[in-house]
Amino acid sequence: MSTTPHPEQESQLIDLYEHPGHLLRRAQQISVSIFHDEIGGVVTPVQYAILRMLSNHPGIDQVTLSGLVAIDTSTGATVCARLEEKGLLVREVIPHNRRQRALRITPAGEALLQELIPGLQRLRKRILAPLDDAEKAQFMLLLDKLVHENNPHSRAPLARLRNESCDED
Amino acid sequence: MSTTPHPEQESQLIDLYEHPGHLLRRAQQISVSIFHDEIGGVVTPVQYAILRMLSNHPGIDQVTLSGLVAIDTSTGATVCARLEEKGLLVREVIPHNRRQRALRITPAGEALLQELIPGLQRLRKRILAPLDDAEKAQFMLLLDKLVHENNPHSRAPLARLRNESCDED
DNA sequence: TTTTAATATTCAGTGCACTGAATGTATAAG
DNA sequence: CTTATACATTCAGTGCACTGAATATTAAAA
Repeated sequence: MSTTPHPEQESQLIDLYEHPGHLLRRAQQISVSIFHDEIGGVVTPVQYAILRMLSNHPGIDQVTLSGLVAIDTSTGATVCARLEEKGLLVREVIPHNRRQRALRITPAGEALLQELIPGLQRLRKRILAPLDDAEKAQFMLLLDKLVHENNPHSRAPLARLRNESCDED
Repeated sequence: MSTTPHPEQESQLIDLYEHPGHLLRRAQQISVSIFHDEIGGVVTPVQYAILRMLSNHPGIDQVTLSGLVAIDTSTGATVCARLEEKGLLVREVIPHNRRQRALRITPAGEALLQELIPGLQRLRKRILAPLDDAEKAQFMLLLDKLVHENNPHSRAPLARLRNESCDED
């Protein structure tokens, strides 16, 4: 800030702290920190997302589930494997299609989802705490717009099911 | 959406897609994807941040640099080691203080920073492309506020230098 | 039917991010 | 001077996320 070795190029350069990518990385970092603070070491954010989505779509395969949560299929497989080790879901081979595995959440998994509800509400509150009500709504709207319209640019885009509602697009 | 196994608890539950944490994870994911698309495989987003910050603060140690970029000191060490392998920075032991290492960007590192300027401008444009000018400004303002005020809650908070300007707070 | 293409999954390898612990060094307190 | 404390760095280990490739199975084309 005091020393500017390249004045003419410096004008084209955006300050690191004002890069959207840098701020998004830090926001996610903070979000994960608060998650672990509120939820504890039971499950991680992505593990929760997988479990939560599986609860609403019992019996689906790993690729479809990864698409619904918007993570890589390779990542999805490892996450599901860990959840299976913890006894929170089961992976059973489909008889008439041995390529894919049908996933099902266990009673322990369902019970965990119920337990986590208060922590998740605190999590949401704490993340958005710096903003007032109008700003919260505005921020979520813009963030959702950003993510939704940039979805195709992601390596692991969100892939909704055919029957799910999708107002615009 | 169609099947609601727990109607009374369901009302307390926020949809996964409306969780700020989930959207922030996806936004960061998209941001990284576009980064690799525009910058190529030369450096990663965090490696760029380290290199860029080091360029403005030559001779600082790893802990201070990690604080400026807001990453864990352990992570910072591994990132710097990789940048040293690529010849983009050097780590020299300080004679009068053998605890810490003074980091310096190499000419190759400086040259790389210059090369990346156009790609980073395209990156910023593409991330914010879904928003109009007013929304871009609003979003960056809210995101910055969110990150700044939640900074203490991060495991790896931003640690600015003493002489750096800091309007509020 | 045989070949081809598409798909689901898994594996090997890299990088970021964190936790917790260990090592060595410097400063402060006794 | 010796002990204690604080600090910088490194290492071992876990998890997410990705790339690229391999394997196996299904479906489609020849």
